[in-house]
Amino acid sequence: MLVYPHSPIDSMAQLVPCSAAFPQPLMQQPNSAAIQAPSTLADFNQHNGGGQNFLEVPYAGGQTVPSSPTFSTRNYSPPSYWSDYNRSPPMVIKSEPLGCNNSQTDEIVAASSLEELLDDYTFDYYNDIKDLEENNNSSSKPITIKQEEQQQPNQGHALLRQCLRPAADDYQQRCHLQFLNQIGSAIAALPPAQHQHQEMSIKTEKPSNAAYWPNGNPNSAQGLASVLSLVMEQVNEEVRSTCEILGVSPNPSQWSVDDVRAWLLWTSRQCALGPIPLERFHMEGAVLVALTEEEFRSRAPQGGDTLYAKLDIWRSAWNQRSAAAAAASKAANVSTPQMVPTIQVDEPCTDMSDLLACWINTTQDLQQPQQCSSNNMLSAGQHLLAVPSPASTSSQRGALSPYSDHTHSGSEDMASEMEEIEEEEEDEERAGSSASCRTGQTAPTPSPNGSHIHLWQFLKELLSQPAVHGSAIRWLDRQRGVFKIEDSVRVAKLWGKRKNRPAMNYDKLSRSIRQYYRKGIMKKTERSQRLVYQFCQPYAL
DNA sequence: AACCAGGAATGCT
DNA sequence: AGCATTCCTGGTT
Repeated sequence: MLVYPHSPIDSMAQLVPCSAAFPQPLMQQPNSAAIQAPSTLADFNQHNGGGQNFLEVPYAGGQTVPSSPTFSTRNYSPPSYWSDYNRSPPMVIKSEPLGCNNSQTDEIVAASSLEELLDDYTFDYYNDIKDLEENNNSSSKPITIKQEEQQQPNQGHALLRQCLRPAADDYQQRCHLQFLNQIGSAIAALPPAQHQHQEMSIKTEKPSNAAYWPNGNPNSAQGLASVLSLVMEQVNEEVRSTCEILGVSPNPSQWSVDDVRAWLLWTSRQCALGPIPLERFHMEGAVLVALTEEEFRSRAPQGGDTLYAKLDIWRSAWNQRSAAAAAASKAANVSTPQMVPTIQVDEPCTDMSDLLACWINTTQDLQQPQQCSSNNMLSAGQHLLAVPSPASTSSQRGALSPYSDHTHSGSEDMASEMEEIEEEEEDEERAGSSASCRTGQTAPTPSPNGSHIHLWQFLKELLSQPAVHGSAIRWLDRQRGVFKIEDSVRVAKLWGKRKNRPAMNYDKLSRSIRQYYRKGIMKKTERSQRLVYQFCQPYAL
């Protein structure tokens, strides 16, 4: 576990035994030793097997990669990187080195390259390690890495834990000590892959401030659910962002040979797996997903199991998306004309919320653990998928989180999402006018699916997707919770769409925001600026 | 004109 | 009851 000096996490580490907070595998990469970073891209390629099978990205202007003595092997989350309001969302679409033809080399949408992204991560790794080392030397802050390395209470789900880590960190800060134990216990309670039918138990502690919890008391399963759904959201966000970076489909089965290669490279780099014998993975995605874990290991003795686990997460995420899309489609078919469900494509994907529901079921009813006691979370989710029940699924989803109270089409490629957003907006406009005609003087009845989310949660949801909504709303000072609505009309439209309120406008939306002043959810900014608002601290995190 | 601020009534869950 | 919506008046940029 990397404990950051001078951070809230550090102070918590002094209070909570790290093994209780997070099991070791969550924080530690399989190959945890810091390795020498290549100073140039050519070095990197050579370092990883001579270049022909590895990434060859022409660095802008022939520059070399900024030199860093070391970079840690810790997985870095692209979403957290993107959420920095100062940076343009990196959107690298299949540039030439990933196996495309020359005509595609100009398909870089934003001013960033895959290699630049990797280097930014590398730079951050370097700073992390440097800080760590400095504080180790000064011994002013206790670093608990050694202790953690010795304690490995649960080796299963290492990859999933890595994925959960960024969100967990967020909640460490948000909820201080208490939730750390909750998530840590929940993850610790995951049964190892080898142990089937092991019951999970999630220990909870009463939080110090219920206002942190969007869905009520975190001591309840529902409160935990709302938080865990965010964690799952993080997993999906990682998939989504990787799709954008690599320009691959979220469905691994659709990957081409080049897609497979790009994903392997990316994943091996992210997880610091070392050289991957790509020639042994010269196959399409459909073949790749059919490989067993043993085959992965045999083809890539170093990191094959990690790759398999990572791919398993992708596969499960995609299965969840498909199930969500099917459920949404089915719901649309049975709905009345007056109650047209809103199928949203521009909202965060909560595809793995069924996995979460599995956790929640466990906490709510330990008398029926069999539904969730399969050998691991992923298979648990697949188990749920095998029995698709739109009613139960939607009810579970609705209870999980305000972020997951909507349906999701989920069956589209990431590359076409933006187009669909625009199309949906047009549809929304048409639907709005027709709804007005339908309902006459009566205000439209909000869809139950979209009526539970709070405005402040919705705004944070938009803020968490700068790549999609950055032109409409963005952070000005994320730490202090200051954000600006750049396009008031669009934000109001999105809010109206979510709440199925076609008549929503910014005037009404801003009135709702102003209600938050009295409730302590938001506050007026120090310097009054138009369209600039600020979350109060607990809500800003 | 667009936005800000807040009171009041109303509807929904 | 709590929250959001709707409508309103008046002020500010």
